[in-house]
Amino acid sequence: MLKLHNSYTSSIEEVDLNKKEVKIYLCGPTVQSSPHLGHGRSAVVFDFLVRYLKYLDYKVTFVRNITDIDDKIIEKSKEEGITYIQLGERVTEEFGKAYKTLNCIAPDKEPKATEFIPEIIRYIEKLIKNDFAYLTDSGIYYDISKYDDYLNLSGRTKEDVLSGSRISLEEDKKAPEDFALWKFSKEDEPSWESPWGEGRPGWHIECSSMINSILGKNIDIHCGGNDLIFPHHENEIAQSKGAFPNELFVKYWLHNGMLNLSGQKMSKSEGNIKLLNEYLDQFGGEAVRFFFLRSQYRSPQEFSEELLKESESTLNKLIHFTENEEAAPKNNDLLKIFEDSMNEDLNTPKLIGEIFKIINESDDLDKKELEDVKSTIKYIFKILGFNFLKEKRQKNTDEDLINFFKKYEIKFSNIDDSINEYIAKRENLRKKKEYKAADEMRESILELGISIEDGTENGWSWKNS
RNA sequence: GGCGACGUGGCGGAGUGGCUACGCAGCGGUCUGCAAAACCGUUUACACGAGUUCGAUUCUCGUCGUCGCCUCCA
Repeated sequence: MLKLHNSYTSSIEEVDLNKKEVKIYLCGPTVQSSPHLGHGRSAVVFDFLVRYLKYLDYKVTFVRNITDIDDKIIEKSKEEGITYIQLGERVTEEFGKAYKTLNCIAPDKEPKATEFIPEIIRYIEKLIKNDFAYLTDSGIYYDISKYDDYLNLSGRTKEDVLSGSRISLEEDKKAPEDFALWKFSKEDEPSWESPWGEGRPGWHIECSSMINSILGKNIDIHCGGNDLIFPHHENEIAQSKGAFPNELFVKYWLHNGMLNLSGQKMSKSEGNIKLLNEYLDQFGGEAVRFFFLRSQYRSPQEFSEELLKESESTLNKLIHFTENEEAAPKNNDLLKIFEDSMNEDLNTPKLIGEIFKIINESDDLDKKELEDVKSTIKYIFKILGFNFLKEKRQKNTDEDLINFFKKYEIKFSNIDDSINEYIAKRENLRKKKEYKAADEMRESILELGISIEDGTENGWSWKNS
């Protein structure tokens, strides 16, 4: 029985979902700057969830949005001297590349805020009609005083929120906790026609509106980073309850923990971000994905390059162990371990531990049993989105390679042939017991990031650093 | 200040009222011309104080500390 932590009740609940239709919405990025590792974590851990639900035979409809209009995007694009569209497209592309490299299942729909302006306007009209919103000189605002259950998700009171220091009183809102649904545009700002005047949507309205337009009034699971609980998700709830007072809106709220750097949250405002695509280039998607598997999704997770290297080593051990076996569900004990761990609010670190315990105990198994263990482990990781392929990362230009091999009188055509020829030359030296020259060749090719290993099957591999 | 989470070996990270994961690193070994890889073996822990209990790392209370949110955030 799958159990998940529901932020709304602050407890782990047995999920009760219709197998034929599970609607999941994940708050995706605001495309103002390049993805950092924290974005990667959110995408990957909820990809584990989607894949696991599919494994359990749930029919999942998965939506992940892109917020492509917002104050920060406007600000940032002005700084760079490009349009908000250009900035948004560039960053969206970077996110897309990262999702793909991390092997995250593509969402069934990936809506952008700017593609849903008419729907957003209709949603605001509904809120006005239901008397949850009001018009001022600067825009349309949500009237929090009309919604009694505000802040149930974060477990705060309005007084708590008001004591916060960053609250802005300068706008012409009725109450400081009211938030913008529609902002009238200033000069040189992107804007859309609306019944109330030219402007753009507020930050929270696009999620409520897109969920409603694509998935309907109610969804099963709403996910996002735990830094979105307040105000973003509180405001989404307020909007949805204002527009559809008799609907539940979201059955289970799931929030992932933040990624820390030296104990501090990684975020744009802290300026301690590590760019996702840099690490994906360096370590490959599988190692980064495995890094996220090592921590339970709700816990804060410590990041460092060392830990990423560690993940790579551990992953390689698994790849090596299951090498030459096809992924297949053959060992029921392992499948039970898998399901039991995942059912416990996606306890992926426990799963890894249990799998290694089995590996360590696999000495006494006979050949068939061992093969079954290997295929089942490979199968489990396949479900979790791992392909267990040895990744080859080439970071050298052809010119580097041509020049390098020229020194050894090898014509460079492709990397595999050239290295094989190189290794053959070196083997010759070793046969003649000219070890000094052979060792030099092994040393020398390290500059290409290639290490030669005697006595292993492939004989060579790419190194990271 | 308010609300919440947490404190486990060198690092990361599970879990449990008694049998004390797991990974990485370290150390010792096998193999090797050497090195690497691989494989085998192995050291180190439950923030502090009190209580409950036959027994507490696990439950309760207190202390200290860390982190997150408090209208930018995944």
